[in-house]
Amino acid sequence: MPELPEVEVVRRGVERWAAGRTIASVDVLHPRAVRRHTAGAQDFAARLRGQRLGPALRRGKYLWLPLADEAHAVLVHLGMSGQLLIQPAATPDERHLRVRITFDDAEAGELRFVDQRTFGGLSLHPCTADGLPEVIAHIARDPLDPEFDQAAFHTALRRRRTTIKRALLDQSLISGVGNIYADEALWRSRLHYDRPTGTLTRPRTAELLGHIRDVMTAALHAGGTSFDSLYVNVNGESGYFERSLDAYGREDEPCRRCGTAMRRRPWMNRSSYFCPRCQRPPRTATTPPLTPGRT
DNA sequence: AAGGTCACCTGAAGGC
DNA sequence: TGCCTTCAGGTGACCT
Repeated sequence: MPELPEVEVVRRGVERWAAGRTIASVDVLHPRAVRRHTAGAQDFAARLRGQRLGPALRRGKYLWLPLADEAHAVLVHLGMSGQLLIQPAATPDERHLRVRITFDDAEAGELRFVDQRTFGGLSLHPCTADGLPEVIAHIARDPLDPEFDQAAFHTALRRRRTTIKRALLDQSLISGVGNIYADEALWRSRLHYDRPTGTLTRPRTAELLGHIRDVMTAALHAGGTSFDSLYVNVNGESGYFERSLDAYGREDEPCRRCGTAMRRRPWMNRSSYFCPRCQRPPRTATTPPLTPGRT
């Protein structure tokens, strides 16, 4: 569920409340929550005990807590419904509590991973020389990263034979963008989701990236987008960017630019929201006919 | 071999 | 009331 802005809100909260603290115990209540830790739940818990956490880092939708004393990090992905909460030990367990991490300064609260759908999870991994967990080395930098390579992104788009929204959701091309902010950025750019990436000019790519950065920055300042209680910050509070969405979830509502009724289309087992007037479909949605006589 | 589909989960909401 | 279907913010294994 959470995309870059929501994960960044969580990263900041975890950094404030958990960085610098030493782990006293790890309790895995659901094995699926640590399935990416291939050595298993016992190993995960045992290796974290006694470790001090460093400042939280993030790339795209992944966040990780480096261990202060060795080149490993606790990698966190929230999936569709994951939450990291800082709770007083006395707080009753949440219904979908999956992992509990306590610290030696217990009075400052414990770190809880709560996840209804169990698409998210925690795992411990070695890091590369630049501090990135090795298992996410294939993820591209995200658009808020100062080292994001805009020229390489444009080249990759031109080379790809796919459509623009698919490309935006491909974390190996650009990370951190999900269904909501893809639709928002495409609406701002007046681009249809089925536009072939090969047709984008360098200025159009630059404009699109500018809108992605703008909408994500604005969402971050609003504390993220919360449709329900499934996305909250580490203190359990919702973000309020939903009221600022221009496209996502606005089927049949007037386009904020031209007043035309917004549309929703089934797309890759989910939905795409767009304005049929501002975001015209590409002229040929289908493949152009082959030249006759060729094999 | 790049591109596209589907499975992985739980729960809420709406139709009948 | 309750059963059934559909849908949900993500990822990656597995097809072609």
